[in-house]
Order: sequence, then C-alpha cells, then structure tokens
Amino acid sequence: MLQHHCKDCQIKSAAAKNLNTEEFDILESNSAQVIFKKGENIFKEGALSLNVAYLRTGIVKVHMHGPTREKILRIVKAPSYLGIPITFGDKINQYSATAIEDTSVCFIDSNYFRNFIYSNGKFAYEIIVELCKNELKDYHRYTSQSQKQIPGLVAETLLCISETIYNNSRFNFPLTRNEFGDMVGTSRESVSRVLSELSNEKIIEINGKEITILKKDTLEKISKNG
DNA sequence: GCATTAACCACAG
DNA sequence: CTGTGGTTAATGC
Repeated sequence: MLQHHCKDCQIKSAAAKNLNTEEFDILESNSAQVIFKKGENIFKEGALSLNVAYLRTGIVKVHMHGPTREKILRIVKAPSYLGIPITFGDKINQYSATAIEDTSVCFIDSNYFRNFIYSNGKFAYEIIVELCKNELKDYHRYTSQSQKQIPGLVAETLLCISETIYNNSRFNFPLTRNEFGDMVGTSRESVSRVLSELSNEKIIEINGKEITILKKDTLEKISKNG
C-alpha cells in the first residue's frame, strides 16, 4: 500500500473537498491507494463489493457481460468515482473496471463512505451531482445507440473520445477494434469498415492506434444524422 | 424485385 | 489483432 495523505491530495473529488480535518483522518485510515498497469483489472463483475473506487489518475473502461458479448458501458477519465452504483445498488459487482492506461485508484471502505453521506450534506450533494450527470450522459448514449446506424455511432464515439478524454483532435485510440465494437454494440468488422471509409474520405487519418480527426464538421454531421 | 445495412465466416498479413 | 471480401438475412422502397 502506498503512503497517502488524503487531506493533502491534489486530486480530491468535488465531494471530498467538503470534508473536514477529522473526516479526512477517517478517510485516510480507511482507504488505500493502488497503482494499476494498463490492462489490469480493477474490480470484477460478480465479486463482492466492499469499497468505493475513486479513480485518481488514468483512464478506465467500465464493462459488463451481455447475453452474447461483452459490453463497454463507459470510458472513464480521472478524476471520477467508479463504483458508486455498485456500493449502494447491490452487494455484488454488476460490472467490471479495467485500466486502459496506467492508473491510480483509491479504494475507500464503503461503510465510511456511507457515513460521510449520512453526516455531510455537501459531500452527499456532490456525489448526487456526479451520479446525475452520468445518468444523463447514459440516457443520451442509449438513445443514440438504439437509433443511430453504425457510421453515426462510430462518429459519435470518435468525437466523444477526442473531446472529453483527450481534448485533442489527434489521440491514441485506447481500445482494440473488437472493444470499439463492444462499445457501440456492433461487430469489429463493421467498425473496421466504417473507419477505413472515413479514412478514405479523408475525414479522419489512421496510423495504427493513432487517430486524427481531419474534418470535425463532417464527422459531426455523420454523428448527428445517424 | 432491388438496394441497403450489417452480421457472420474465412483468410491473409 | 486487423482489414477485406464473400455470403446471408432483414428491412425498406
């Protein structure tokens, strides 16, 4: 376990900024920081959930088993909590989290996390805000996913990764084609095909894992029109 | 019918 | 792990 001092942490969550000195002491003695290498599993679907995971740095994929394939639910960039729905929704993890870049995670004992919710209204409020924002994003994604065709979904995903994860029109796409398929609910072949079409039309440029968005406006149009 | 879309399979780098 | 081509099934003019 790494030495850590929650009070001095530079990457506090919006919620944790509302904790007082005493609460930070409690947090510190009931949490542990762990480093995960790219590809390592952070918590696994089906296991018993005993803590809240707070993603301090890095990027993670959140995924669960579907009837036929794996489904990638979200790509999460730090800082963000990872396991709140698990902690309060069920004792058993309903989904897994896997690092797609080197990552540092703080695990917080659920009981103490729960106590903060009970006793500190501002803390609880920030947690609710985060949950609500995520829920709204999920609603948007689910409606897109059920109504857009594959080119629209691929375009949407590229824009989303570029804007919200990397803030750059050029980025290393962190998933394999297969995982990209799992993310938009389609086959790796279809993703492949759409990507090469986009590349042929000079809308994006592909160098292995590196993707550059050349014509953002046309990509947005494709995303919008489904 | 004919066209489009996308899944599944197979095979080659 | 990826890209591509052939085939097939579903859906919509």
